[in-house]
Amino acid sequence: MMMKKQSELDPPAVELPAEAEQAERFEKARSAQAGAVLEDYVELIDDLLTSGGEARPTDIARRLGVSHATAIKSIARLKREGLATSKLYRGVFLTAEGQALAARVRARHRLVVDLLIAVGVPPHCAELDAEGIEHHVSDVALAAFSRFLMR
Amino acid sequence: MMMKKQSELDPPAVELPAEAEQAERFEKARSAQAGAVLEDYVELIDDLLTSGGEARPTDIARRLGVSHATAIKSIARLKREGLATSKLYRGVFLTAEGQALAARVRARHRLVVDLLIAVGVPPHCAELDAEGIEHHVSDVALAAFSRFLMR
DNA sequence: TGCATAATGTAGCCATGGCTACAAAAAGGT
DNA sequence: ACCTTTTTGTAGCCATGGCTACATTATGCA
Repeated sequence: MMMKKQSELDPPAVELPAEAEQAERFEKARSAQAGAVLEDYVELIDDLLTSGGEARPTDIARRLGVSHATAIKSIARLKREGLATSKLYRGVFLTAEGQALAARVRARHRLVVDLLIAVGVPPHCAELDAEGIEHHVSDVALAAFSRFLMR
Repeated sequence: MMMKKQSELDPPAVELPAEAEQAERFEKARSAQAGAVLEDYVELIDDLLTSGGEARPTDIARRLGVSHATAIKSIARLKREGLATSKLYRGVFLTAEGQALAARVRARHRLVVDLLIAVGVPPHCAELDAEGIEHHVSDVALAAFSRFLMR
């Protein structure tokens, strides 16, 4: 045995979380991030279908602020993952699974925005920040948000 | 003029944000995400230096739950961006800029955790979720959090 | 009918952030 | 002093999600 780890040499002067627990936290955040793009697309497509009836790649790209090529690649991924369908030049549609995801994502989005506003964040800012935050809010936290808002 | 956009054909049945505004939101979330990894590394390195005195690539990798090769690549990026320094086999250190970033990140992290707890999220869950959320909380929202906690 | 234009799709490039596998250097124990 | 083990570093692969540039298909108008 050699090169003992620092943590075995002297007890830390400042409290740090256990190694494994901390790694778990970061892993969770990374996996949440991995699904974020899919969630954004699914939510937006559902919005477009609900509000206007059509979700075309170009519209999606404009709304997300990316090039149409990027949007098309991501839509291909949605199809691969069984969340959406599309035929050539016929727009994008959601599968049952995609619709279910969209519903969950939208509910979560609203809750996050409402909570931010409830604690004093200006509405416009709440909308801005929620876009990034929502993907990282667990069900347990969501339940707490809901309880807090009903108080 | 041909192939009119849907939005010009019929007024939407459901309210949707303006195109440009929505794109802006997503762009902001994406750029926040781009810096997230750097922030995590800087915060962790600062924690390790403060608590134990050493921030070695292997420790960093274990704490983040990634391979040491991944950690070393990210550390190289930190150096490229002027946030950290390191010499062969001598551990990692933060530049003044890196330390300033670490301080900001840590303060933000604490505020986010405290707010989550204040609205009823269980402490352990608050820690978990904060890891992903913190990178997307704007200064305006942080100020609101701070005000709320002092109520 | 035909043609210009918008929309769609394809190909190929780049950076990031994961990984494994291999190579080299430092540290400890004997 | 030597040998083993850890740590560190390098190389190369993959998927993602950006992009630009080019090709193709619909569409609407004249």
